[in-house]
Amino acid sequence: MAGTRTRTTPATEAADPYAPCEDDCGIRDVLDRLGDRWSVLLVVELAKGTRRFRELQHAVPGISQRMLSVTAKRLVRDGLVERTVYPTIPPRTDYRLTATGRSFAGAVAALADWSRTHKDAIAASRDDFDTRHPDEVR
Amino acid sequence: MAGTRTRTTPATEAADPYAPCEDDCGIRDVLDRLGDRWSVLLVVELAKGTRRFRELQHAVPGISQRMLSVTAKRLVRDGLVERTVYPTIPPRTDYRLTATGRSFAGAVAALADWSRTHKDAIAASRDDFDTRHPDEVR
DNA sequence: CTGGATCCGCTTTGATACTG
DNA sequence: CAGTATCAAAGCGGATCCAG
Repeated sequence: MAGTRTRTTPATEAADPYAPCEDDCGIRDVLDRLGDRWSVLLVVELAKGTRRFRELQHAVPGISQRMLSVTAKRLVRDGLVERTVYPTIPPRTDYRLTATGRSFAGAVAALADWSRTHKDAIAASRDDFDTRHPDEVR
Repeated sequence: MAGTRTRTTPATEAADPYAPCEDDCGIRDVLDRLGDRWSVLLVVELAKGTRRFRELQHAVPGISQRMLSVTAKRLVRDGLVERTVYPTIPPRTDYRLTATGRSFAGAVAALADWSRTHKDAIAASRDDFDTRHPDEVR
């Protein structure tokens, strides 16, 4: 399927200039985690310290109980978050980053930094684009 | 709406102790823009050099013509990619990263690096989790 | 308090066909 | 070659109810 190498273009390039390692270099793995709406936000919040279910829900405005539950579970499965349940009454559950999770938080922080640095430029570019292409659907 | 309970809820939750800066520290901006399935892959590919429409489609296995078109246009709008059209026959269009785009590619590279370093650990964690929770739906 | 189970709508994505 | 237009499918995410 994807292995179809139909190189119809003779091109002047000698060796394969494309596909050096694996096309995506494994980025897909992170993307699947970054792709969803809440994973990163949760990790960022947990990077500040251990949190309980309720606390997380408050710290991440807009997240529903369901998505918090689902997302947290997924992070636990991936080994980024550790869950500790205290069989008390009422129940209490603590969430905290694992070593891998903290590592990930660091990597994400760099991206967040990039975001803050370029958000204005992006907004400007968009605005400019929209001004010159008012007929676009969008 | 919150059911009118026996105890009038203190509607105003007071300022929660959490919520440090802005909740997400601006990560939402990047995520909303590049959190989709293809943007990052396209940027990574373009980081290797200028590419034509066809070349991109080949370089990113699985992407449909439509998504390539849509994603590329969005990147152009955000100022991360530059598009050059040659009104020849047959037509030819070159895509290349802008300065901002290259900057972003750099940030992503760091994340990709993280991914490669921890992908095994994540896979192991998942496998382990699934083994101990075979009853889960997933 | 901490979630799991359901129902359901919206957005994203994919397949296909058509145009310049 | 380089897209655009349309339609249908899939997945994500929200609201709600219920259980431990």
